[in-house]
Amino acid sequence: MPHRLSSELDRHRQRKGSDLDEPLLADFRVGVDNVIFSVDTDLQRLLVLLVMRQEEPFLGQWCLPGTLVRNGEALEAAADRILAEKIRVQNLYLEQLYTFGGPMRDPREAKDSYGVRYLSVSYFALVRYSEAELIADGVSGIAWYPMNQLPDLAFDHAKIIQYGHCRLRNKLEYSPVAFEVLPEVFTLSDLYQLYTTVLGENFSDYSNFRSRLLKLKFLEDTGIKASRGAGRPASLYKFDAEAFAPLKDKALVFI
Amino acid sequence: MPHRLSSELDRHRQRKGSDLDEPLLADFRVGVDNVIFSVDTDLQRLLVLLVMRQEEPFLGQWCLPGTLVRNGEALEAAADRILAEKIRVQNLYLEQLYTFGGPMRDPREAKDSYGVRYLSVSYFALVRYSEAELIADGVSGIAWYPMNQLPDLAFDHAKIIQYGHCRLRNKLEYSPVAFEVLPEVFTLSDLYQLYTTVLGENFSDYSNFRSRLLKLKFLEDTGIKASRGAGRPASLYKFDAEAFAPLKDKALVFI
DNA sequence: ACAAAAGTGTTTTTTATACACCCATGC
DNA sequence: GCATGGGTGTATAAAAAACACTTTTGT
Repeated sequence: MPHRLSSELDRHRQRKGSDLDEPLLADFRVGVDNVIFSVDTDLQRLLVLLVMRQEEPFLGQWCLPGTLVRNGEALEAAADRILAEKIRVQNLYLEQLYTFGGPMRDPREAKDSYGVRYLSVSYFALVRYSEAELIADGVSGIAWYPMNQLPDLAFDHAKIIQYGHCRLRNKLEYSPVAFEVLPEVFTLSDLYQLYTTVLGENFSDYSNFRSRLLKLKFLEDTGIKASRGAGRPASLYKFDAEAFAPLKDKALVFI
Repeated sequence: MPHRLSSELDRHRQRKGSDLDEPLLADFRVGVDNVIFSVDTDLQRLLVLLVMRQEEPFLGQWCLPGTLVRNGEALEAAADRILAEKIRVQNLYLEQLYTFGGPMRDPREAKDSYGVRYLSVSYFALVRYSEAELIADGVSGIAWYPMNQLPDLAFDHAKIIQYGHCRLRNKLEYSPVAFEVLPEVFTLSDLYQLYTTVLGENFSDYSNFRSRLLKLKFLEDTGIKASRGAGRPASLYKFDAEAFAPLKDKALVFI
């Protein structure tokens, strides 16, 4: 936030490019990068959405879908915009992740060195895999990558993804994000598989997971049964947001 | 992060100030604002450091200590710099909080409207009250304000403080930040008082708090006793960082 | 009939909560 | 000696973890 005299700001503008020893204020381009996660429960894979860079620097390398922020556009609006450009979804969860803004994180800073800095406000998103439709514009590459098979990434995007992965794991444990990714109705095994896919096999036993969740009373049994191949058909449940509301601020554990 | 063609960037620069319907990239001033907390255990008060604004806008109003980011300066370095300008401390805890970047959060955006946006990357800090020495430069006001008696604040700084307060409460519960604020050696009541001051009276019973903490085995009893007025003298403990290290990633609860 | 998946229950261990009580010091 | 704050222990309740077992389907 600004606390400098506006006269100093003016001096800064005049002197731009000069090499005085007095430190100058940096000029920023602010970008937004989305770490968009999805879970393929069938293949038990945690996926991240990547796009292929169409220009320099890092032309031809994979990176996170991002954009520069426009005039009059809120940060989250920019995150929404780039997301909507790449993917069609009905439901999504989106929140700010972290701001990466060290100098030299973008090679353009060095090259044309107008003193322009590139700052990235990263966002974390979770979308429903089954209903997520990728928008391929014919030219640019776009694909889901499994978290354990990420390619080389442009900029510091590998770091951003790691950060997002941490957040996802934590979110799962103490907040109901899972229900943003699951279909309207789902079986408890669906839910369990989602958790194991993200947190790993050994986070909890199925039957304990099950009883813990049901004791919280915000999963409503629709009574409808879903038969998937062999085995006993499972009850379809739905998340009851109203029943969850009073628990919102409590430190509850889903694991 | 930048994904636009550099040619578009050039067009943007030429057209700056024109009113075409095509959306233009925003030019950003990036500031850093610190929410610096401290705990006065004697008076049982949670404090925030505020400074008086010396210029327009909001001249004469209290706000968070902040600064604009300089050329070649990392965000956290800017946060460190402004902190060091206002306060002398040996120990501190500093981490990024959130980035506030909606349009019109700074009145200067509207007034001189070069399309310049003011973005604030906020940082969260915790300092030891007893050893924190405020730097008064004679002109500018600077003061600790109790969280429950905050004055009117410039910009959206009240919101930023609320956000920081949430973070502080959460941090206390699952991470050892408390030991950053306490002196090298401290009594368990000191620690307990710190927790009650931040979290409120009814978070836990003293004796349970005590045994829970001691069971974690990272508080070392120095054997030295501290007598403070009446009552039995208390043992002085010190935080053992090595003993804590293996617990670092575990989801442990301090409350 | 039997394998596969869903769902229930039981036992053991650990942790949380609410207290009651003893200890060491200053006045 | 007694108020004051420090420190220990115990009894009860609740939660986590491990695992055995029953139920309902497809083949």
